[in-house]
Amino acid sequence: MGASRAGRQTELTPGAQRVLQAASRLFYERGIHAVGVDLIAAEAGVTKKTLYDRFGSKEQIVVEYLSRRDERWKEFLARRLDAAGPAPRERILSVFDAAREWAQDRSAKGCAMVNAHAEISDPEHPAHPVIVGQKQWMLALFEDLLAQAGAADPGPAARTLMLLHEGALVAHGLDVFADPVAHARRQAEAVLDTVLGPDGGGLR
Amino acid sequence: MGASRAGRQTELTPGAQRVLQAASRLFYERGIHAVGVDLIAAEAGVTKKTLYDRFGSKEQIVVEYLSRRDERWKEFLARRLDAAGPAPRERILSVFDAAREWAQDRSAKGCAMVNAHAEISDPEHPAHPVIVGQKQWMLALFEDLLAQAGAADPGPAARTLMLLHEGALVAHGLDVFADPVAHARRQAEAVLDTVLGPDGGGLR
DNA sequence: TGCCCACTATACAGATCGGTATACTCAGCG
DNA sequence: CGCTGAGTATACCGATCTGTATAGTGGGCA
Repeated sequence: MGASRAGRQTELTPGAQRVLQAASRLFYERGIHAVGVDLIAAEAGVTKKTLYDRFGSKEQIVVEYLSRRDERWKEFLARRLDAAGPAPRERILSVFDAAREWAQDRSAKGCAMVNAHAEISDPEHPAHPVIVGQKQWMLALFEDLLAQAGAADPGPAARTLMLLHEGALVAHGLDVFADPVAHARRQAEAVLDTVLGPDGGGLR
Repeated sequence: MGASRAGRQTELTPGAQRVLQAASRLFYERGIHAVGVDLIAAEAGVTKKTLYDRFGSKEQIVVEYLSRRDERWKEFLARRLDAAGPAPRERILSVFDAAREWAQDRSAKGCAMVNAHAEISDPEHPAHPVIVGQKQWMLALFEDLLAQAGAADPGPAARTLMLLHEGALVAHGLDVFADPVAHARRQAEAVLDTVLGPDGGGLR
């Protein structure tokens, strides 16, 4: 049910949209605990009454923030995978291309899920499955893509791609060296060369 | 100058040591912003007066927490590097062995520096150089070790080892799959095979 | 003996936290 | 006209935040 790509955004009242937009920016830039609901309401041009009428609690805003960010990343990635064409090797590398662009203009401070996990200790927190779920989804995606590329045992290679991907996001967030996601993509190529053969999956 | 491995810990009064110990545990397990000074003092069996007499501010406790953790990791790593012997290849791999043990019994929630960075937005925060400094130190360490192993161009390989290392810590903290640091070590071996040759650096 | 240091106990200040309450405006719509 | 949904403005709740103040205890040391 619903307008697929338009998403649930349109279900929100204008004020609620501004609340979520402001909260998402503030949570990512300053951290979840460092941002109070008064600031969110002020930045959204909304009173706390409206904020609580729409979301009920700060915790729920956090869940919406992470869920929607997860959703937007998956949609962004899906478009890039479509654009990459059918060649399995290129599809895998397009994940890193997508991550690079995403990191450059939406993730200057690293992965929002990893950062949120640093602040949410309680595994019972409703945001916890969203965070862990995205990482497991990414691992499963790498496994699927590798299997489609003809890898005999996609598990280990998928885990390697996972490490390169996560490591690159951290290095990008802390600005350890220039363009770490591009470096991760080059290493992913080497992994694919080993697993699939130098032209495996690509031109077969 | 001073008692090298004994560290600055002995310079602290008994109460101050307990404060720092309690704060370090709480900051790591629950996050920095989620922990107040009242809780720290209570857990340390100390009054807030003592806490402020010794440290002056919560911010300073945060700086001490990260600095000392950084210091302990470097000391731990130095001992593992010594124990690894002179063979450059084994020395590089011993970094991952050290990281594995460190992660298993002191970093169940991922890298403390990365987690702290998620909460500290201000680059002017006195803890910021400690965080970024450790990552740059690790990158420089990989470069040094690779150069000692005879790598012609240690830069790119060092960055790859960095991505594997950071990615493994994240995967470990989020429990994405089992024993990611061991997996990172195996991939590091493959990197060394490529850069140094299958027995390069090791037996020469 | 007398001093100093580390520490305890208690209370409080000023600000901010998440969350709630009352009362009002205003546009769209049947 | 009158209703409803969305939002505004303001005031308040109890709790907690960082940080400070006053007063007192007890051991080591010269």
